Amino acid sequence: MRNKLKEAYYQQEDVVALSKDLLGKYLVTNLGGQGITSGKIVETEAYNGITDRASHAYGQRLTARTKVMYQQGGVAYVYLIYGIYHLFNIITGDEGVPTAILIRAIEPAEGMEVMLNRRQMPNLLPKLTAGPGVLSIAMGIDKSHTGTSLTGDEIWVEDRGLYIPGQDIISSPRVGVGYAREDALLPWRFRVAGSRYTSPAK
DNA sequence: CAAACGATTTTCT
DNA sequence: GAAAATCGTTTGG
Repeated sequence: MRNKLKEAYYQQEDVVALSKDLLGKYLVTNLGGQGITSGKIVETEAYNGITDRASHAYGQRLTARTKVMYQQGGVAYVYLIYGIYHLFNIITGDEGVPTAILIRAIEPAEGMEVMLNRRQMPNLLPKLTAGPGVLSIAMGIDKSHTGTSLTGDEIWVEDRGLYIPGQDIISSPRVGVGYAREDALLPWRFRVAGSRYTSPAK
């Protein structure tokens, strides 16, 4: 029995708290008739819309690309970066509040062969789903899924009763603290301690 | 209408 | 550890 997260879950206001709560949940896709693929979320990053300089919606910016971020929580936002990789985000908050959570890494759970096939890798290695760009490939997600509801039957998140205690959650600032500005000090990147599927701890 | 850039990953040195 | 790959979106003229 699937315990799919409901719309109300995504509409909480505190995107930072939500980012931490998503750790240990399972991201599931059922796309392209290739069967179910899923993985445990082990790394997330919060994007707090209008106050976050790194966010696409900083300063209430509204463009054709970012307008989906202003929808009410519970839809997918998939963005093509560097012309190569698709980044999967979860839109949160109420309508008009452009907060989002970037899923940075998962641990493969179901549909291993399908994911290996999508990534064209012969064996399971941590890098199969370690990183926002590659996990999208493994899960079969691309930018055509922007705006897809996370309460539908294509992409969703499950609660399997796994709880990650706060002491096992590592919050870190964004990369490049040395030459980044004050905005980079925001500790809004979260990962599960000890997982081999996240970026190595520093 | 044209130019620059980016929430990354891979590959080569 | 550093640099290239690559194209849609955004910004400027």
